[in-house]
Amino acid sequence: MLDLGFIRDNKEALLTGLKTKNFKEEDLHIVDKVIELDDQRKSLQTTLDAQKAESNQLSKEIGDLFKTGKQAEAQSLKDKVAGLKIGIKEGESSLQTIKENLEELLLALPNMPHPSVPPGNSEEDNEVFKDWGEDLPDLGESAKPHWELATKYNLFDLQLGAKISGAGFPLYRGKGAKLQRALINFFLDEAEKAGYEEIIPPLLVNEDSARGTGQLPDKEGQMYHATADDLYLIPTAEVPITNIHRGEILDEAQFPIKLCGYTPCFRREAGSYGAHVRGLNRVHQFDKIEIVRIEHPEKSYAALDEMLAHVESLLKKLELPYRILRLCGGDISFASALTFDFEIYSAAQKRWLEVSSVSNFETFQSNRMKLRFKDANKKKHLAHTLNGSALALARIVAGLLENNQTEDGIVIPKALQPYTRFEIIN
RNA sequence: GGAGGAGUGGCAGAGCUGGUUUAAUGCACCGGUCUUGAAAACCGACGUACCUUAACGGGUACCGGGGGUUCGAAUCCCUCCUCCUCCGCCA
Repeated sequence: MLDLGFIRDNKEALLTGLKTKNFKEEDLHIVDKVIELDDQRKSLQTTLDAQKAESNQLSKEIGDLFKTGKQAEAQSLKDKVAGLKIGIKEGESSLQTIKENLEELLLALPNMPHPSVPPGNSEEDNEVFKDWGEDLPDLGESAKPHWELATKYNLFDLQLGAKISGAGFPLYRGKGAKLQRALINFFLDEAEKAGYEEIIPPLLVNEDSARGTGQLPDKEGQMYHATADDLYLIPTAEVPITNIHRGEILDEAQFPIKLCGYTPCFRREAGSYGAHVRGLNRVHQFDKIEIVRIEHPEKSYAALDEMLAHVESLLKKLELPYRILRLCGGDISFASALTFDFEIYSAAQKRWLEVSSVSNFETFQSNRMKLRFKDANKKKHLAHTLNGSALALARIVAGLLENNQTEDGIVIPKALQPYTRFEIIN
């Protein structure tokens, strides 16, 4: 959620930013409407406060009159206050309505994109920020996609998952399961080395948390909802971990806050079916290690660079061909100011698979969460929040299986062998 | 799931038979006096949000959340949430 003060002070820049983000032309008037409603709110508040001040004053006098036994005078004042109260009640009711409308409009405005975000409408327009410098691996026509390799080596079973739950819920087994566990431990250890505190968060979150990071109301249909208890299955560890500090006023000295956590992630992925979603390419449940940072506004972009370097180091250690994209205005998420995606090359499918998304949300999430900090002068400011996948497992597994297939079996990268405790899957 | 108890400012903790509470008091934190320096002692300041003001300041709301009674609610009523104790169930 954008800050009202910011909107008032930067209206033109915001309108330009919203256009970059492909915000609907016909909805741009929301910005003016927000300012208008805020004006109404202020003016009504002023009137209302004055009325309440008078009512409070009279009530005190009534108390004094009762004590001194002047019943008749007290009664006449009581009537006067009763009249005042009618107006106050009406005023409070309209103020409430204005505030609700204002809040609704503010929630409808996406974050303003960083100046470096390229214009564009779709993923086609994303900027290749760092390309894979070498030749892409060519495994020839005999290369098998990961779902065929899985069957050959008995690594995971989608049909069994479908029998137990439904399509898109993979069941891993044998060395496939061990590979998952090895990757989780590897990623967590690497995050720890980079200074992130490990968190095991709840996997179901309440409405406040989902709103705090921006999943509600924008992406309601994408989360599984346990309606009996009104809890949401997390689509990413970003939600519970970022919300750890919701509603807090931090001390500046607490920065940087660096957290990481492994969780399964649940996504309904409603409506996405087709040729590109086979195997592990797109599933309803997958495992992910997430890194989250809460930062001083002046240091958040340096933090973003660090996070990119961290994710890049993981892919290097796994010896996977990768590239980094800077997402264009049309592809960047509602809440993000700047996002870099990491993609690995799947040599058997001959396509790039997204395995990480690293974003700076600036104050967008923290304003929703009222996550602030005090500076040296004890002034309060909104903090910046960032997060990134480091990394998302299902597609990493797909890439590893495909790229490392040989006639003898699937070779495990050296960095991962201490974790799998086997060097080859055959 | 059942019964009972409790949620007050960073922490502890009064108030809870409604009106000198503009929330006592202690601790912590901050500023000052004293001191070579520190401690102690003493003095002062010390919550959040919003409105208003050029500023000093003034005002409104907030005692877990929401609603109600009343001229007036931390205090009474309803409801929800959370925590504690006991019972039941359970990995």
